[in-house]
Amino acid sequence: VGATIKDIARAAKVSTNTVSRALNNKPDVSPKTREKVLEIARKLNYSPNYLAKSLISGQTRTVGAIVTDNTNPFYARIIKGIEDTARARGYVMILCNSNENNADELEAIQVLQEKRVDGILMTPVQRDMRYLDLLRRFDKPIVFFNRHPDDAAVDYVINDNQLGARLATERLIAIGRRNLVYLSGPETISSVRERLEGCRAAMRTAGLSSDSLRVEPTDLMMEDGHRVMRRLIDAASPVDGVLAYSDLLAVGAMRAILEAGMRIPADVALVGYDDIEFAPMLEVPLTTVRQPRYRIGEQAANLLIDRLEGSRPEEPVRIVLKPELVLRSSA
Amino acid sequence: VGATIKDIARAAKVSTNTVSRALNNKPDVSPKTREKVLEIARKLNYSPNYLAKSLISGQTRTVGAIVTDNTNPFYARIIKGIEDTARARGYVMILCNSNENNADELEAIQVLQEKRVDGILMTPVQRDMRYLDLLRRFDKPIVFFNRHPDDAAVDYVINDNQLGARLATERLIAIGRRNLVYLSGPETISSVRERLEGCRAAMRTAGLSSDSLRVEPTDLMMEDGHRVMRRLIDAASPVDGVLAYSDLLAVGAMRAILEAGMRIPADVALVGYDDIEFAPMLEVPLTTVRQPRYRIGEQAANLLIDRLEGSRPEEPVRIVLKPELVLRSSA
DNA sequence: CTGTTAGCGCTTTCAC
DNA sequence: GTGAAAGCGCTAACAG
Repeated sequence: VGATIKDIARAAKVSTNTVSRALNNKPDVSPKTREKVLEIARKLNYSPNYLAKSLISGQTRTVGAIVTDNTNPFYARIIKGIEDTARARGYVMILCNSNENNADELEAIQVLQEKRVDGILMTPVQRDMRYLDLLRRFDKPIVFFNRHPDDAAVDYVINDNQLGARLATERLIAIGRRNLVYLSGPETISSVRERLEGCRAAMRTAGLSSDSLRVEPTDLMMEDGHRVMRRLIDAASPVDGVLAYSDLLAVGAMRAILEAGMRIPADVALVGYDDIEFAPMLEVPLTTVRQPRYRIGEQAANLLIDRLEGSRPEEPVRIVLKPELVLRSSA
Repeated sequence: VGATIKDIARAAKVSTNTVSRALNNKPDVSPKTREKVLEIARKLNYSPNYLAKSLISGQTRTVGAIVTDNTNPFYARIIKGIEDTARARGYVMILCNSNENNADELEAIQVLQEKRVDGILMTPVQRDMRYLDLLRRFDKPIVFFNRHPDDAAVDYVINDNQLGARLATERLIAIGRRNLVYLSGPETISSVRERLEGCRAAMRTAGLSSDSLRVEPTDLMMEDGHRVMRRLIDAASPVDGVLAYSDLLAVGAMRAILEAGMRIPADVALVGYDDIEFAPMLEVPLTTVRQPRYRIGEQAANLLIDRLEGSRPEEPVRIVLKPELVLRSSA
């Protein structure tokens, strides 16, 4: 266990240098010596010490991924996309959760930096914007996904949130709903804002006044959706259509609606966003906007690694994937 | 960006060695110099190069986690448990999926080994047993979770599969079901076998012959559950109670049953295993055996790190957590 | 208290 | 083709 090139060199009666070159398929090694070295390496069960290599090359072939919650099926699928493609390209992924919380996010960035990852893939929390400072000090490539700082010139891959929200809203309008609620997240989050815009755009082109839309900011857990929806019902607010920022929020809302004895979609229609695996299996199969989740992870990872390997132009790359409305029972 | 102790040494007019000791809070440094070094380090935005440290210490403060599928809510929660506790203890987690597939698993072990992780946490695929060879060659601590090699003297944390399956089966029997099906996974998997035993035990104590139990081995994806259940229905097999190896399988089975126009639990009662987040939200809220998923991850990580830090006895540690039957509508 | 020397495992000049 | 020497950033002896 733990043979080094030194051991091989000794056994083969050559210099460590020659061993190194033989092992790395460099030229300037005679076939015979190469053969011998390889042979001995195998016999000694040699495995190169990548720490040493990394110390020299400055590359770890490791990427960091920061998501808000790996437990959210939406992120789980993206993570899978990242992991698959990273590994296929010879990289490994360190996974961190930010828990929708600035402090944890900052710490994660710090830790990844210390671990000398070659680059970072992340969905920023965006409750406050301090992460931008930390990131500025991080001199390696970063690719954002889902959410992105809107001023900076950065790489990111998102889905077309405006389009997605527009499709969803149009559906609600098409089935005759006029008292709409957008179950929104914190408006510091780019995707939250973008979806709101899409929603408003749809209302405008339908000739509906902005009074017909009620924006209910909340947090992003299932419970938050439940709580807010319940409050709306308790207050007897006139609501016949709900657009939730995410499927998770939608599931929470669905529970609240059903618990109150109302019917979906008869009394209130509900559309989610993301199309998580369980959307079709819910008590009321959920109409929702499908994001290509795996592909988001895949493309983000490919973009980052392309950058690392220099096969991308200088300018920031922005990939915007097309979402798609999936009709089921809830709207 | 990228200041080294050499830079600090130069600026502070001391040796690198002194800098090192000042930075690491070693004794034998005068308060004044320590002060000065720290000051300069801060000014230079110094961040230690852990690659270099690791090269010397042989420790990376990195653990590897191998799961079959991070997308499965069951594993997602375990991963979260691992990540939280690892990070709290100053470790970082590299995540790999084995995709229920021997080759990917072997590759993952290999890669983690090359990356010099300090230890590995894993759910073995257990389709074939080659992983044991690779693991034998891995001279660092390993903690298994969920599934475990049953011969070897290894650390693991699981839930009491026999007990869980017994509780589930007893429930089915208690509500009068006599034609039971165990929607099983490959029997090379330890937990699959253990649950089968629990199931059989329950039948024995109820005085039911083994003819009353039909074991349907399948694979572990939702689709597999769907397919097998459908086949049973199409063949008009007399089935009035189903115990699924996992909630995922149960969801697939539920779809098949409902699609066939049968009622749950009236026509066939269904109980799952795991209690994933969505179990209560399904079309028919799922009765299932709850595993303490987060705690499995947490305990596994703690056990591994304890080992790494030498605070565990030599003998293998086996942690068996208690499952619990959660009654909902499906059985 | 502080500096010098050596070395972790590997690669990279640069002679020979 | 091959080897000797130097160095990646850091720590661990040991002298002084």
